[in-house]
Amino acid sequence: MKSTKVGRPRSKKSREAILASTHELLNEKGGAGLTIEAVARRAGVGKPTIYRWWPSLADIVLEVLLRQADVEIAAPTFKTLGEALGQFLRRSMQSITDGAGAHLCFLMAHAQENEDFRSRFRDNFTAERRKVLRSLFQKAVERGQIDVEQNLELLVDIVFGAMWYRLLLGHLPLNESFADELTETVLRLVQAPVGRDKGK
Amino acid sequence: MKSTKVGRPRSKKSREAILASTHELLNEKGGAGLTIEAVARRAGVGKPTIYRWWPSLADIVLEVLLRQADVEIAAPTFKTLGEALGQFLRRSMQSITDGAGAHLCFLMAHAQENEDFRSRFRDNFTAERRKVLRSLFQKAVERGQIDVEQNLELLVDIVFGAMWYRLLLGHLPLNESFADELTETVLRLVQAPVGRDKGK
DNA sequence: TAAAATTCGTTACGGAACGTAACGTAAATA
DNA sequence: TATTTACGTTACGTTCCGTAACGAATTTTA
Repeated sequence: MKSTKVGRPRSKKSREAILASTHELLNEKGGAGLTIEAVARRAGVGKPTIYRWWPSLADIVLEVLLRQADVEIAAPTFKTLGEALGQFLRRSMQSITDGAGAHLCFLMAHAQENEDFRSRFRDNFTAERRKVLRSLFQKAVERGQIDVEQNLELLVDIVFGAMWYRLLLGHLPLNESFADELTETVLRLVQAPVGRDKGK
Repeated sequence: MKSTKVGRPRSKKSREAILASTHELLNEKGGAGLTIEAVARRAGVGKPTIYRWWPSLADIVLEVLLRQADVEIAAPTFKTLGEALGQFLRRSMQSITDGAGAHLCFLMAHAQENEDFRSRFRDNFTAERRKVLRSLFQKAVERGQIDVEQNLELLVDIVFGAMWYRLLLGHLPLNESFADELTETVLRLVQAPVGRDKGK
């Protein structure tokens, strides 16, 4: 079923060149030097072509991130919550230190400066990531491995929050031992009984 | 002991006008519209005067934040960890929803775009905040209210991480019930026994 | 009182990046 | 072949940056 549209088709080749150039520039010079004009130059593409495909620079970076994330994410096979969570966090740390960290920082920064983009970032990236982690906890609940009364949304906030906080602030490294400590701590948390009384 | 410097003294009045204008603009138009030129215009001040006092716009916002934070913070009087933590978090949420949220988002965004500023932000703000929370946990350890084996740094990351994550992403509100839930969850965590075996 | 030093606000500048418009060319359909 | 649409290039006006140059203002020193 061929498209019935007339006129010159939009160049997938240019599109790919833009994404590749964005990825390269971000890795080489970091987020500070990344601009639309620099991307256009390296990709050998006109600025209007860029704006035809994406509404902002951050949206390009978001697509770059989504592509490489799709490859790596895929919810881990589930045996124990500890195993699944540990694997999930170690993989996350790995992809961050392998380069995705710069992408993430850039995106979160621009989400603060552009309300519309923040929504897209939430809907297309963080919401998906949250879904994966939440389903991990959910399965643990169904199998009776953790208490039903847990506030899963808060658990997800705690796990991703600790990661993002370290990433954005850079006061401590995001390495494997952080993944392990965080896993261990969350396990301890979910296995503690939920207090019914709002105990002082 | 008077200063022995010759020449016209630097204008404290201009300095205050700059800080006040920055605060106003941030509250009125948000971080997106905040620029050096806009601050200079409103404050009735030349740009060179601004650069004489601060190295960047973010540093002005940081000082604005530090001023109003000094008033509010002061470690809460300590009875129970639950009380202290609850009070600390409720106050933090309050000041965020009262306006400091915009400042914080602006600062974290610019910390991603300016490596030097990120260090100053860490040293002058987040490190101080971390110190307060850490000392809260530390006192609880000393009084035997929580297990000595807890990783306090990680606890601090978890608490501030969850707050920052919600603030920056905006997927859920930073209200009093969030403060209470977070308090309750952390309490449950620190009162659970630390597993000595790396139990799968 | 005069001289020197320093900051003040104003104006102006060169540069970078933004987002868009205009153009002739290229590549598809009708 | 005519039409339609996207292409890359060039160019434009705008905004903001960070700094320089200036005369006026305000202080200490001589």
